[in-house]
Parts: sequence; structure tokens; C-alpha cells
Amino acid sequence: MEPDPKAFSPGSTRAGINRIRFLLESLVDLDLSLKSLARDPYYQALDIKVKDYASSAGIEVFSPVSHTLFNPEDIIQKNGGKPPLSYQSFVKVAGQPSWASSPISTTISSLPCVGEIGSCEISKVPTVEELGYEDVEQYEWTPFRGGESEALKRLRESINNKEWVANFEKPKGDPSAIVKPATTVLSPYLKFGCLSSRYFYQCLQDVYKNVRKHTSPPVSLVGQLLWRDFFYTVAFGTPNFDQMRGNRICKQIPWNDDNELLAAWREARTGYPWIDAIMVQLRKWGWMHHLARHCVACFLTRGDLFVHWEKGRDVFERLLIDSDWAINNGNWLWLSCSSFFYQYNRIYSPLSFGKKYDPNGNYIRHFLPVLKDMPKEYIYEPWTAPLSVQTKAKCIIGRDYPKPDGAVKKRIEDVMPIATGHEREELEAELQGKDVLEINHPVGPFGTKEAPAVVKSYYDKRIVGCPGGEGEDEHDVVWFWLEKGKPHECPVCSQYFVLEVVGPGGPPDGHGDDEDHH
DNA sequence: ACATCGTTGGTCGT
DNA sequence: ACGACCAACGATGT
Ligand SMILES: Cc1cc2nc3c(=O)[nH]c(=O)nc-3n(C[C@H](O)[C@H](O)[C@H](O)COP(=O)(O)OP(=O)(O)OC[C@H]3O[C@@H](n4cnc5c(N)ncnc54)[C@H](O)[C@@H]3O)c2cc1C
Repeated sequence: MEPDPKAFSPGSTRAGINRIRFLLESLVDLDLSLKSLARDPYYQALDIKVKDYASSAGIEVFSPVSHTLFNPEDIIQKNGGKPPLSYQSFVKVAGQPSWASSPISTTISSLPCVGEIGSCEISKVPTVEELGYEDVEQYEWTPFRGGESEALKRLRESINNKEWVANFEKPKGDPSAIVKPATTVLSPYLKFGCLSSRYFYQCLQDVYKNVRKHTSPPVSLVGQLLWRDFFYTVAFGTPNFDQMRGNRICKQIPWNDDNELLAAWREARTGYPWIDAIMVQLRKWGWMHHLARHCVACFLTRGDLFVHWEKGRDVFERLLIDSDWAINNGNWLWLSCSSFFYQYNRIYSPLSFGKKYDPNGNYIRHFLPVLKDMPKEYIYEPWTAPLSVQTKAKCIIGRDYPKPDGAVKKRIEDVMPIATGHEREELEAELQGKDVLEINHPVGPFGTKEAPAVVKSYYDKRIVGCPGGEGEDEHDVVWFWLEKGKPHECPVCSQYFVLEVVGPGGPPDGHGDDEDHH
């Protein structure tokens, strides 16, 4: 919790100030409710000490799992030692939770005595100011207050509307809704244990019992809790879940390491207002709608910038108030098409996706006030506004708000070795009669009019089998594009490959003739 | 070898 | 708002 002046946003080394404040509020609230039971504060560290002491004395210690609906270990065991890797198989293996019909209470009438606390000191929960954050400047903070009381209030508000709960369908919500978010915003409370996922689950089941029909997993609200458990289970059972290297379920992809692009994204200056507004919401609120997270995660990785998902994950980890190791990593794997989901031609448009929900651009106007007077015709792509319009809106693109012509545009040109006109004819002539598959990748951002990249590969899936060597076994690498003659570095073993256009032949996998194949 | 399907794509038509 | 069409995936089951 100590301030780290070197971090890229106010906060400690690990957490942004929004989440620190949320945690402190939650602790104060917990303290108050425990004090009402005449009990002293409770420390997890103390628990661990007790546990270690007991274990070393040969006493069996029972630590019940209650943070998730199911115990990840049980699910993995039931599934034959491996975590289920699809939602459906997870749901099938999980079945009904054993505690489904025994009521869970959010109140307790008494607690055992703490007893001797040794040299532990009991102090009150500090404020953010006392922690050394007295002069942090930011004009809008997260509107969500920490604590169990607040969690239960929010939960009540959601489940009182039975109709809403019964008809909840995740993909249908509006990511630009900020006055009343389209989902429950219970994630930070679940993250910190202010709200029990099991209690939430039972409340939802109660609602379902009292309505004629209701939605089902994966889109229902119960379905959302199951997603949470799904990621916890896979994360628990997968070594190196939070990185690409050495992660059995993660596609090996040569992401770039461009800090300029990362910084543009992180600092909300890509020049795409929809993307930048979401990144501002992340910084100010520490919470965004699920689909908004999709848009920026897709844009950073497979959609446009091709920056490593681990970099985006780190930024989310720090700035989200609900950041959760298993869920955050799981969703970054998903969005970057590294695992779970692979339809990488489904790309969120930084222009039309937002427009669909918010044609007037109110969301952008709120989080990027510099664009608040930009007419709605241009607000999603302000660089197309005539100078007279920009002047009137008091926002000159390139001066008051970035034009996507800096790092972001450069990146887009880099990854699009565009072959047009004469150059293209030459390439085509060269390929005449050769059994070469031509892939047109629409890899650039939406809104650019350029021709797609032309990439030649014998591998229709662009998977290259790398022979490995030097302690590294054979492995597959996914290349989103390949350029003839240019060295490509293997992201796993750092060997270089050069793609050559060679004669007829097929992929060296036994299908077809691969005699002349390199 | 082939069909099926997976929580949430874009575009264009009605 | 909804459906057709586009179309570069991969795990799974037959
Ligand atoms: C790139 C990316 C990173 C994410 N990082 C996090 C994170 O660090 N912490 C986090 O809690 N969620 C994360 N999510 C998942 C999801 O976006 C949030 O859980 C959700 O938006 C929280 O809002 P809510 O509580 O209103 O959700 P609701 O729709 O009301 O869902 C209720 C609860 O279900 C769980 N849930 C919902 N969606 C998911 C999901 N896709 N995966 C797992 N659990 C889910 C959450 O605990 C949530 O509070 C991430 C999503 C993406 C795309």
C-alpha cells in the first residue's frame, strides 16, 4: 500500500489508488460489523501463523473454500486430473453445488474469542491520506464505495428487480451506459470478499424460483458466476497461466514489445475516441463494462496494435478495482485469441462498435471532455472533421486531441506490407503457377482505406512448426503475418526464420508433396 | 474426413 | 431489430 512514485499512475507498486481506497473502505466496514459483535479485528496473517503452528504440532488444519462456488481442486479431480478447458465441460463436471439448499447467512451472532495475540499490534484501518496519498490529483474518482454493507445494498438493488435478473443476457448490455451500468458492478465486492459468490448464487436461485422463465448459462447472471469459477479452476490447474511462455494452453505468438504503442494505449491517446474513453474510465473508475474491456483488449492485441497481452493484463491488474488474477488473465487469454477463443477474424471496430450503442457519443463526451463539442458525425473519428468544425468545437485534432498518426498509425503501416499497383502485379507474376496460398489479412484498423496486406504462406493456418533445439522441444508458433525475406523471430526459442517462396509442394506434415519445401 | 458449435463481429439488406 | 452472408479457428464427436 505504500506509495510508489515510480509507478505510471498514483498508487503503490501493485495497486492503483482507486483499488487501495476501495480496500480500505471495505476494511473499515468489516471492522465496524465485527466491532458490533464485540470482537477485535481479524488478520489473515494471524490465521496463517496459527495454521503453521498447528501443522508443525501435528494438528490437522481445515481451511474451507468459500471464495468460489466450487472448490477448483474438486473439479479438477472429478475431471480426471485436468481442468476442464471449455465452459460447457466445466458446467457439466461442476453440476450443482453441494451447499445449494443449505441457506447461507450474511450475519453472524457470535465469534470465538481471539485470545492471546502476542506481539501483534491492533491499529485502526488507515485512510488513503495517512498512507501518504494526500496530494494525489485527479478530478474524478471511482464512484463505487467499498465494503460489505455497500455490496449487500447493491445486491438487493439488483435482485429486487426480478424481471431484470430473469431476463439478464450478458452480450446484450450497453457498454456505454454509465448513469446506470448494464451489469451489477458486484465484481469489486466479489474480488475483495465483501460479497460471497455463494450467497449471490443463492439469491439468484431464489429469484429464478419465483419467475415463470429465466435465462440460462452462459448468458444468465448465474452463468456469469460460473465464468468466474471456470477461470479460477483453469487458472488453478494450469502452470504459468499468467504468461505465454511455458503455458500449455496458450498459443505461442510473436507479439511485439513496442513501449510507445503500449503507452499510447495506457494513457488514452491512441486517437480513437471510443478506445481512449474506455481507457479513461479504467483510470478514473477502475471499472468498465465487460464489452468495453473487450474493445480495448482486442485493440491492444490481435485487433490493431499487436502488443503482448501480458502488457495489457498488467495495466488492467493495476487500475481495475476488481482486478482478479484468475479472471483477468483468463479474459486476456480469451481476447487475444491465445486460448479458449480463437476466431480472430471477429474484431471489434473502434468506430462502429461504440456507435451502435451510443450514436451521439455521450460516453466519449463524458470521459474525454476535450471532445464534448465535437458534432456526433465526427466524434468517433474526429480526424475526419473539417478544420472549421474542429475550430468551432474548440478541439484541433493533433493539438488538443491526438490524431492517430503517431505511434499507432506507424504500427499499422508496419504490419501492413501493402502490395498495390505495380508491386502487386510483380508479386503476382512471381507467384504464377506456384502452389502458393495467398492470404489477405485485413489487419489494419477499421476506417483506413488501404488495401489489405498480402502475405504468402504455404501454411493456410499460419502455424509454423519450429524444430526447436538447445533444450527446447519442437513447438508450434502462430504467425499472424509473414513477410518474404524478412527474419522472423520465434517467440519460444528465439531462432530466426526467413520465409522463402519455393516451388510446388505442400506443408511438411505428410499431406501432399513436400520434396521441394523449405 | 467431416459436421457441429462456441457467452458477446462487421456489413448490408429488409 | 433481425437475418443473411462473410469466413483466416479449433476442440470434439462421429
Ligand atoms: C480483458 C478483460 C479483463 C477482465 N478482468 C477482470 C478482472 O480483473 N476481474 C473481474 O472480476 N472481471 C474481469 N473481467 C470480466 C468482466 O468484464 C467483469 O467481471 C465484469 O465486467 C464485472 O462487472 P459486473 O460485476 O457488473 O458483472 P456482471 O455481468 O454483473 O457479472 C456478475 C459477476 O460474474 C463474474 N463475471 C462476469 N463476467 C465474467 C467473466 N467474463 N469472467 C469471469 N467472471 C465474470 C464477476 O465476478 C461479476 O462480478 C475482465 C474481462 C476482460 C475482457
